[in-house]
Amino acid sequence: MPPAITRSTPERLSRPQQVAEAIKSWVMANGWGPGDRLPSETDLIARFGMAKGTIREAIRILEAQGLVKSRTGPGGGVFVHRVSEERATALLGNYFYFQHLTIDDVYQIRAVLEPELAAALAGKLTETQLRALEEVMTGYSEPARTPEEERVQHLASLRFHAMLAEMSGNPLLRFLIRFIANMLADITVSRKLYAQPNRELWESGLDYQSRLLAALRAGDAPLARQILADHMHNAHRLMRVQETVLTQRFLPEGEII
Amino acid sequence: MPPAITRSTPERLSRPQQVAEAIKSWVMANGWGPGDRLPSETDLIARFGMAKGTIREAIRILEAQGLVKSRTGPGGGVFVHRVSEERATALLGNYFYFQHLTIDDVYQIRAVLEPELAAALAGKLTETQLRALEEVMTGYSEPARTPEEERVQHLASLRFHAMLAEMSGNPLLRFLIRFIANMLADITVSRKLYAQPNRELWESGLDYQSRLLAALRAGDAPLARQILADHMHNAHRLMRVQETVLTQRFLPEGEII
DNA sequence: CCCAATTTGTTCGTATGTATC
DNA sequence: AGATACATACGAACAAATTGG
Repeated sequence: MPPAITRSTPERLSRPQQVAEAIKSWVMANGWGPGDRLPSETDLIARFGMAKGTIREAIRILEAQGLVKSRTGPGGGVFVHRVSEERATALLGNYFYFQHLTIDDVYQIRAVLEPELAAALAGKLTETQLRALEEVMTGYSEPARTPEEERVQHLASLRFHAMLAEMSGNPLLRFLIRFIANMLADITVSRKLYAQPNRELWESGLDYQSRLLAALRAGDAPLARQILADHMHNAHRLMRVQETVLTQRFLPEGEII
Repeated sequence: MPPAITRSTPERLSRPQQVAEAIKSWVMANGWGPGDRLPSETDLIARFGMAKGTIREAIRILEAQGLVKSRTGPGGGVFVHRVSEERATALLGNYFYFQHLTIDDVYQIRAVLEPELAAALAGKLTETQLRALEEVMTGYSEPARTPEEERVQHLASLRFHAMLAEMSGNPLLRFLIRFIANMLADITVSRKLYAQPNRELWESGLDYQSRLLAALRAGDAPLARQILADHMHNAHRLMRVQETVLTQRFLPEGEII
């Protein structure tokens, strides 16, 4: 049975919002998880005693939060869904769309998270994983000659960081690093940062990555940390001269590094 | 004019989702910001050539993401809204509800972010801000005698960290620290962590906070960083013995430290 | 390939609630 | 108090998608 809903202006939520919250806590109370099916629309209409439109709006609210997915047809219905990283990234991105973030702000965080990640991974990666990282590196074995090549290389380097994060056993660290990498990638797309090829950035980038891989393979955590700390310092310095304020956009979800 | 919508199975989004995305990019394209009013429901129905229900579901999607708010009555309508920290916290919390986070995971992040924050704030706080922090400290000038007192003190200490974050000029750092503090606060509420009063935690907590305030006042960034690093190490150790896996719940939005 | 059943998706007309003037 | 301009909610009908026979 769904939690009762006080119909007489309980706080200030619209009915669909109340229904959405009620369903949410109902799901939690019953211990339902990803893949489990919610009662059908018709059922919900009956249980909550509300019109179809109201119930549908409630479902849409949950869907927008990434908590459920619905399918039509027999065997269809509304299903509890694990919030995807893409959805979480998009939703959090909406928040920062309205915040005034600077390059300094972002790099202040990167400068502590990335070295921490590197240190945590040292000696923990399989040979397969290390190979995969080397693979990405080959994407910029040549210095960029055009702004477009530069942009592509920068995105590849961000993908390198995202892959590294993917290998972390810490879901929080993983999400944060990937989220930040996505924000930065988004900027290069929308603002054409790096208008001119920057040979210095390329050289330092390639160099640090090979040294990092060596340190990771050797299991030298302090060295891995130091390498990434230096690199972040360098990348920060090089980015700062080009732009100080990040312009953001709404992320339509889906495009993720 | 709103962006045209391809009606014949464009990707796989339901129509309300398409409309929501269309409105979103329409708002961006027009440079609308918080407070600006979207066209009325009737207008949107006409512009998009869709039924009321569809439009309403689209609005609900945007509302769930925290991007718009709607008011009834004359002068009412749907307004662009800056995504609130509460909303962003709740939405991101939904993501981690499905992730398996351990105390170690959370403290790995805290251990680098909190010291960074402290270092950044050293010498930057006004006397008023320092006083406000001292105010919160008085909430635990006495060691807790009951589990309930212990819980309250722990929440007060988390609020101390949240306040500190609030004073940071870095919106990203601010959000992350407050988000994590909220997750931890949520745990003490839902799982009654700290069942037994822990005198050691209290003593070390009170001690580090007064030393931290002194360092902040003196503008000694390295010292502030070190103090918080030590404290995080200590807090981590003390928490680890009590619980290893965090159980989470959906955050109904609103209750934030 | 088509048909039937099931479930969500969409439409429209109408009525109600709410805040402003 | 009443008129107005909005969003909000209801209900019934119809459309589309998916699955299985």
